[in-house]
Amino acid sequence: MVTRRSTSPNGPDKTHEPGSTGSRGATRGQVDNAIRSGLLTGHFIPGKAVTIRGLATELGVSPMPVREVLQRLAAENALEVKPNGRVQVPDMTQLRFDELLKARLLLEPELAKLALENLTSKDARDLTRIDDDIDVRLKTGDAEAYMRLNHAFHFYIYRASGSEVLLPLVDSLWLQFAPFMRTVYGRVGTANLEDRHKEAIRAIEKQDAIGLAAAITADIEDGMGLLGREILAQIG
Amino acid sequence: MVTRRSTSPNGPDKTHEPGSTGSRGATRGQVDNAIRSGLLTGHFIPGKAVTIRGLATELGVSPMPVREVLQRLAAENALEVKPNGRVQVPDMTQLRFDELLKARLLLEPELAKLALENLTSKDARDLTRIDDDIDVRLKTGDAEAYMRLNHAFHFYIYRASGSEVLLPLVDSLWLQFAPFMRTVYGRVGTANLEDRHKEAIRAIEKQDAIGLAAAITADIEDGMGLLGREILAQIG
DNA sequence: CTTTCAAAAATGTGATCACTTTCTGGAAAG
DNA sequence: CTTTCCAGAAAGTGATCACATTTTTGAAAG
Repeated sequence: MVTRRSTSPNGPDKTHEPGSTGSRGATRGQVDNAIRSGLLTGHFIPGKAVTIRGLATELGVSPMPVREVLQRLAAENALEVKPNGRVQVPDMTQLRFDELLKARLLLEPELAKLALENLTSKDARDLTRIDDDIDVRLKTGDAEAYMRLNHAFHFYIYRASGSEVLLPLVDSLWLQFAPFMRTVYGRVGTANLEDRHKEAIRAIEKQDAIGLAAAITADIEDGMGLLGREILAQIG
Repeated sequence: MVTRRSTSPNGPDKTHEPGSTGSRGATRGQVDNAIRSGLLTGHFIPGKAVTIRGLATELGVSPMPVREVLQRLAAENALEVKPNGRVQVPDMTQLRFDELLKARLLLEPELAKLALENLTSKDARDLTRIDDDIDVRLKTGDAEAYMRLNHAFHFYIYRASGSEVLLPLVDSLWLQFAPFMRTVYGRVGTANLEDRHKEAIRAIEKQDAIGLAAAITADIEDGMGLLGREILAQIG
């Protein structure tokens, strides 16, 4: 009455690895982080198919946790389940882009204002450190590192809000436009990117809610503006 | 609540039921609809545990599609996966409630404005029919039917927007507050509920974007106001 | 009657299987 | 050279299994 385990040359490791990593759903959490960060840093290209077995092999786990994570990400509209069951990174369209911009502009400044009272001068210093790193990566043209750090910068602020509703919504929005962002940077580079991070940091130091919201708004408009100018070329 | 296959004493039916219902993922879709509408009509009580095997048995399917749907709904924050892996309907808190109200006020009027240009006088008639039905249910105190119809009314409008980004976000918000809504109606009844549906219909007939947004805003504030007054009693 | 604690039941998780559908590649026909 | 079509490969889906953990139960002890 013994099921054969770990007989195949490669494939998932032994059993549940009882106390290896830790608590319940550890494998799923690991898979979730891997795919999420892959989306946010542009490892997945819009239109590219994402297969359960492929990812499972790549991550060294069984198809099960991958299936569940893919369903989760599809529920957040970070992935798209096509009628034939195939999963892929959604293609960007003008409609989707316009809506993503609108939703970001509605939610993110509000989230930043909620976060402001929880942000201290220490946080401003942390953010400055991240922003300095961003400037370096922009100059060296490291698009992947830039995307990761830009995400870290924004969500350092948003997370401080302690939000349980708005934050997940914004999370979903970033997962949706990030893959497209990456294709644009691959085309036009990162050299002439400008952000309003320093204005945001200054507003945090002064506890200036209006100023912070304005900085975030401008940052979104600038950043998405670059994407917007390229979207027609990409599609048309 | 849900159709039971009732072929064998227990356990799901044999194989995939090849051409029975139709296309790919049919069972998952059925489970998804069942649980979603259950949440929206208040069949699930906040704090109540939701078990995979329990739902699977109740719906007459194997645990697999239920697992995936529960993960989806957890990703939309309609359900909560606790550290021990158990899944439950999240409890309402003051923080969550305030954020849900804020998010609804930010997104839904905007969504209604997007939809306006696609709404015709025929749609106004359809909405009137739904609203008349709502009035009846409010008088008879049928909370479940009210919730279903109120959802139908709002999303009849929102769906007309053709939105692919804002609409799913609002979907998630409704899934989050609906279960709590139900518990409040069970406590205070539905008799003294007032909505701004007729104002919204009038604005649609006149193609008045400002008026429609104002009606939706007022409708949300009125409806959530009733919930808000009860939330402290429920929690404190 | 309350508390303690061990046995039993229930639950989530990861893996694997069987089956159907879908996609891919290449040979054959035009 | 292009198109058609079929066989093999690949992929998603639902079901089932084995296992660790958690929860519940129920009896014994205080």
